Amino acid sequence: MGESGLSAGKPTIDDVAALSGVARATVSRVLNGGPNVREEVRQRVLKAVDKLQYKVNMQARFLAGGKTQVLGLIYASDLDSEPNSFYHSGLELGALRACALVGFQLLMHTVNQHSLSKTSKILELVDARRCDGLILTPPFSDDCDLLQELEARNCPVVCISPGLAAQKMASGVGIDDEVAGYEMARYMLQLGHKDFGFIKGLEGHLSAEERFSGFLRALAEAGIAESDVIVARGNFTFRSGVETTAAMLSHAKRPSALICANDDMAVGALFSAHKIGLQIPQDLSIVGFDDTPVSEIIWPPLTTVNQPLKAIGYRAVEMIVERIKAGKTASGPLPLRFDVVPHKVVMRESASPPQG
Amino acid sequence: MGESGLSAGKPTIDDVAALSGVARATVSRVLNGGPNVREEVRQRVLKAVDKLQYKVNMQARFLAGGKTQVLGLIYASDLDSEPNSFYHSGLELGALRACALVGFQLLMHTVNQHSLSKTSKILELVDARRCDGLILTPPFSDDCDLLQELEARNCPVVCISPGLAAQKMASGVGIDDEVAGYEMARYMLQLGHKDFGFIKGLEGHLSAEERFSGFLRALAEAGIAESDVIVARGNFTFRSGVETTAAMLSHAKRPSALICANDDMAVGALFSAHKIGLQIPQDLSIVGFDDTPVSEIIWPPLTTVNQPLKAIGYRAVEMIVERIKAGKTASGPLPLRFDVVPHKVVMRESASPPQG
DNA sequence: CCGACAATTGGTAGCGCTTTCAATATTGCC
DNA sequence: GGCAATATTGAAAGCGCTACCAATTGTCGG
Repeated sequence: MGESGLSAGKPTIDDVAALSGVARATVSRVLNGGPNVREEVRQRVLKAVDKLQYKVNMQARFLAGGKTQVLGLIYASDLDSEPNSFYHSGLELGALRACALVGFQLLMHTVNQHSLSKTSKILELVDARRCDGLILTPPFSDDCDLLQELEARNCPVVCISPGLAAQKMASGVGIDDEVAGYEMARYMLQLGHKDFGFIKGLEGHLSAEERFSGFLRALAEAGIAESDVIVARGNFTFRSGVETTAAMLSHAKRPSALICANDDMAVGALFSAHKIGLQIPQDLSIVGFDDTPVSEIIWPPLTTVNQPLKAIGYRAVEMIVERIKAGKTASGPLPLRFDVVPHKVVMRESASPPQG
Repeated sequence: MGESGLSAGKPTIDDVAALSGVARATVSRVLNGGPNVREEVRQRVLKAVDKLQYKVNMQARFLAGGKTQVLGLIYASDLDSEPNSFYHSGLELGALRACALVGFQLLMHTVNQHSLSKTSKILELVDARRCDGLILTPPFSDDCDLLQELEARNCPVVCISPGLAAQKMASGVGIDDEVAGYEMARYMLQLGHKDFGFIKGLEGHLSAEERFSGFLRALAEAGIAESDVIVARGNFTFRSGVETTAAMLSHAKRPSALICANDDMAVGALFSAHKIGLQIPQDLSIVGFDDTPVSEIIWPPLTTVNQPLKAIGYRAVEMIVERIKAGKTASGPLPLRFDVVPHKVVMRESASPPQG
């Protein structure tokens, strides 16, 4: 009953060629916008494509072409570490948006960062030709061994918020955490604070360390030594914020400003402070980093620094596609670069001048 | 300098065949765990694979085999609707975990649910042979037109929380929202509440509607008519929660219990109530749905119902892989099914007996 | 020791598309 | 009008792997 006696199943390029009376190669040309095709022929082919409802089989196209048009986005999954779902979602959304624009697909992949086979799990993706490039999020964006292996395979990579060492091995995108820490400290200093508390995050988490050193730099400029600030270490969770803050506030010398390495801990701090009857921000200013959704929902709304996650994810895709294309034209490898996207201190109500 | 004079570039199956002195087909057999290979030969091939660091090119394997071992996870992205990042992250994490186990990859894809081409955008994924099956999240899991197209293409699909109509067209996973609403209402009733307020979500959002009807059913059983409850409609956001609540509380007859269709709005309600000096839960009990991270961080911690997102995502992958395999063995299509995973009312501190 | 039958292994035709490379058709210019 | 240069089109060689089928080898029972 069909229009023509073509083979069953999905139409292939040959079906289109047959129907439009040209060679397979010609169909391929019009499909790929190649030059040198008479307009009349192009139309004929297009009509056949339309009539047959033909769709190229990417699987085949890429086998022939040696590419996949797929980008891998790698992120860590330990325990059920929900804490970062906000972070990853943001990056992913941005990446997805950019992908849609440039015609790539996004393959998600979680890897247990403590697994011994973490590196091979990731390499497998590129060795098996499942993707053309990788976007690495922390902590993988700092894994120099991994980066080296990827480099050896000539696989385009873009790191999200890589550390200094990693920045020398691959391109990256992120905010300038040191400056963010610096600015936040400046803001608090300017409010009049002199007694600081700082809750650090997990050891080895580079962004957080950077924020801390930026913070220290601002303090140093204001003549405050590191030894004058009460620092504690949490693990980025709400609970750890609650606990470290409770301990810190029972201290003889209570700070007037408490800076937390991320919002979840800041919210925990808020919770702890409320519990012992402190008024925020009158009795204690508390600020965080990240601008998670909670931070503006909590009472009082949290002063924090916003990191444009979607923009970062978006930019990462742009950068990697650029590298992939460059690799194709073989016009020499693109120089490494690190794009810093602007962060923003968002002032809400959890910080005010001391004893305000 | 290499071990043997093999071709440059990535080793192919032929290189392995050559090195181990067997035919390509035999290598393929050992690679795929095929039967009928002498142990001695198998070892020889394996050794060659190892020596060459050979990795199968999935691209090629799947072209030949007609599959991709890739699952597409579709979700909506309107505006910058962050609200659901928690929801999607949970599903994704669960799906990813299951994928790792069954050897599939997860391709993420966002589609603007209001776009005219939304259906074709999704179909393109399967038409272009980029994935073997699709996991649809709301609202796509309710799009019967889409489901029909997919059905026509014989593409395995699993819907997350589909509505009744969709359940008749494809398999699905989710909690029983109606029962969840019913249970929550029962709980509040049992606490002694008689005056209810309900903030609904966006029109047409099935899960939310179901929750509402379950709620109504419990009330009816207790002799309370729908007309006795003050209902308002929000759009699932924090902001809409604060606004609708503000309006509702200025009402002459103020409810003693306020049920919100999701946590974000409940948190907004909490915010609004606090603002006008109400004590929660003494003056007003407020509950939500979803058990988002915020709900246990807020003060007072929110009573809500937990939906095991990761388990749902995980199950969705299991189901779809099952269908894909069934399709392969062509032992007749698998019967449709809807798996309900258990939800849980989590009682925290935002609800108590009235005037408690 | 021989034919029947099962266990192995090799040969090879695709999967559906891109990409030279050669063949043919046009066009421009003296 | 004739020849080189240019625009079009077709033929065929893969991309790397799977799967079907034929060929080869080995194993038994009589």
